[in-house]
Amino acid sequence: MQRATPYDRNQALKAAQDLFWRKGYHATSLKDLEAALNMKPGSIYAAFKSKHALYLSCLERYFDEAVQALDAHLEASPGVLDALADFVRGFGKEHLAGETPVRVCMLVKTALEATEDEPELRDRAQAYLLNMREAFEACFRKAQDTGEISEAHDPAQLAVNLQADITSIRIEAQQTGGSMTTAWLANRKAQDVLALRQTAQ
Amino acid sequence: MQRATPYDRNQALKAAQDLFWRKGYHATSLKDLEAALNMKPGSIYAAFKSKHALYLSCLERYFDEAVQALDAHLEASPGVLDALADFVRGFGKEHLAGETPVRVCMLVKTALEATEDEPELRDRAQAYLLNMREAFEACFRKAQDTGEISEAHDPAQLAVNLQADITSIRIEAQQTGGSMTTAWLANRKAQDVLALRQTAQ
DNA sequence: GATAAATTTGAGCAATCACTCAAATGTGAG
DNA sequence: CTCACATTTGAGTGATTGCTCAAATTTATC
Repeated sequence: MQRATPYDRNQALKAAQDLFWRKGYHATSLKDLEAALNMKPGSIYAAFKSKHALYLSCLERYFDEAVQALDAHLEASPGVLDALADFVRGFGKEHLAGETPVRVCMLVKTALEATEDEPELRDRAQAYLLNMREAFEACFRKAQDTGEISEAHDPAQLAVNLQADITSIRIEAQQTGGSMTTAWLANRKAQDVLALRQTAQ
Repeated sequence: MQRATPYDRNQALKAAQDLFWRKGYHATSLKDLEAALNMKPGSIYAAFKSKHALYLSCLERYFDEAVQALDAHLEASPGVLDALADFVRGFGKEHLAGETPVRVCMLVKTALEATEDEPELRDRAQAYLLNMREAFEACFRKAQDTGEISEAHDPAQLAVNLQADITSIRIEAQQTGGSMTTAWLANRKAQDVLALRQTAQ
């Protein structure tokens, strides 16, 4: 009885996510989504319920990917600080053909665009951002446990600062398309992270 | 013959600016503008030509105010670095009743929201942002002339960094409504500015 | 092949969008 | 007051919005 799903849900979500990410919630029309997903309105509503719900699904997907990206960096480097610095520097990379260009975090864009008219979008985006912040905080706490940074630092505040820096790098990157300036800014902020390392106490 | 303008153009622009700033370009409908400006559609179009043109006028007004705010800080402090640090700290202030809350810069919001569909909005916002950046650059250059900071620094890069820091503070401020965390972040970034001061050479 | 259930289709819905314009209103000059 | 003109009005424009649903299509099971 069960019929195999004929559309690739993950691929459709990815296309929708990219479109929403680029154009924002309001500027993306269902016509745009129909074209991007190659689905007719009826199918979209059967699969995703509404434009609003589809956006939320895309946000969740985006968040999951963001967490994965951070984890990948943490596993790739032996030290936490090195991993974070490398993570930061990555947002300053020049945009190469074929790659997804560095853009402003979709969670930030959502939190800025969604006002009192769409409180759910704003709240969800802010909740995800808080999750990311807590992940950063955990990193700094771990760096304290391993002795990489001093106990005098407040991991929560370091996390706030790191998240702020990453956001501003990505804004610069998006507006210039990844310029020399962006790379310099990312490098500077990465060095701020590395500067936390205490010298063998 | 000339009839006195019965609506206050500046006041109408201010109301429109505030509305656009809060809701963004796409989410603001003409109905919203009619209510905020207390004008009927015909009057709005006679006075401002179109929603698009009105938005551009608001952007210009916003930019002028931003320049004035920076100048005011520069005149209030004897040293350039003190003025800039104070300027930065100002964005971390808690939101008090009756005051306009600290929000993300309208130029940044515009540059992020406007995509390839409204290139003029994006380009104008980016041009204004570049103007602001050059104003910061001039500040650092002046600080070099007065000997406040070392000649080894690149004023252009310092300006990029300062603009990035202010942007991230304002994002944090908007999302939390001006919290203790925001104040801490603003203070940290302000100290980064003051740390540029060279010790009497 | 026949049947039934799952899925897709796309014309078309009411509502809203940015916007127009002929008529009403207000104003200063004579 | 009367006239001439600048300004405001708001019902109404065609286009587009997010969305619905009866009909057509596709698939799995027998």
